[in-house]
Amino acid sequence: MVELRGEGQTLTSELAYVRAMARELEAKMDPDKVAAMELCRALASSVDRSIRLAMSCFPPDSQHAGSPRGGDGGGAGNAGRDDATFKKRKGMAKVRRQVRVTSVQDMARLDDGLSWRKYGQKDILGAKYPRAYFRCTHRHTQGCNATKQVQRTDGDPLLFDVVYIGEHTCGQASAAAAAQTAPPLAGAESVQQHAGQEQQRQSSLLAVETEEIIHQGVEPMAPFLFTTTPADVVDSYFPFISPANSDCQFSSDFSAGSVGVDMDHEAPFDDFFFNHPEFFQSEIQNL
DNA sequence: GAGATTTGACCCCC
DNA sequence: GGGGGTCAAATCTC
Repeated sequence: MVELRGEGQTLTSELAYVRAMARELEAKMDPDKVAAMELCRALASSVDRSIRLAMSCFPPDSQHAGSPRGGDGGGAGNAGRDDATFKKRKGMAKVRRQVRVTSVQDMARLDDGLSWRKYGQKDILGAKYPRAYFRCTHRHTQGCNATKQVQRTDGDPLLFDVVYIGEHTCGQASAAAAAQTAPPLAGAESVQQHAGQEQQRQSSLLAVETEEIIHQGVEPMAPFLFTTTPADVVDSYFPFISPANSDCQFSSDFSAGSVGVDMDHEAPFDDFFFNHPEFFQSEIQNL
């Protein structure tokens, strides 16, 4: 049963991704090609229905079927360690987001306005990219046990898995709730609307296009869709990786038409993202 | 000097 | 025994 539930969540995640891509494709489509646009819309709504079906078949009643600690937990016999640490893994609410990052300000969305402290990074078997582990900065001062894991997906270098485990019990709790229920966008319409406001977005660095499905206690995914960022903006945010002085190159040839990261220079990009969460924190605060 | 990050090591579960 | 999650000392940054 656990396996089925896990498959359901994977299926839901995949479908959500497909839906996001369909909407993005629609947004990029030539408006004159009515038939193609209709097809994209039909595809998106069909996937929508599929997601609902998947979720009804695999109700999200389990906290975290995908948890590697899905067994009977641990803790007993964990001499010299915090027993609670292992026991808590078992029943913690787990929320997964998948975040597509295609521009600098997009990466700000990877953060959630909360204070996280990185406490570890591991290479995951079979994964191209390491997984970074963060916990609430107030873990010790306020006993907040919220943690999150961030890992770049194998298939799409611009897509990040962000898994939240546990809830904030610190003063950030309300902020966390707000962040995790960030206003979802409707999809293609909103994509197009935002596309038309490109200039305004470039000046404000605020606008992002998001679509999000958040379920407490399950692992839905929520692709964030973004658009391009001008080179000068990239420069201002990443002077050390932008083409101007650099060893990291941004390009605009990503399939979604967004700013991508040259695969040859992903390491600095990764390093920055994983090693400077505080950067995104400040970006969020500036919004 | 305080706080954050890095990274090797440890521990539990499968 | 291996993989994943966490700890904690060393190191870094401001």
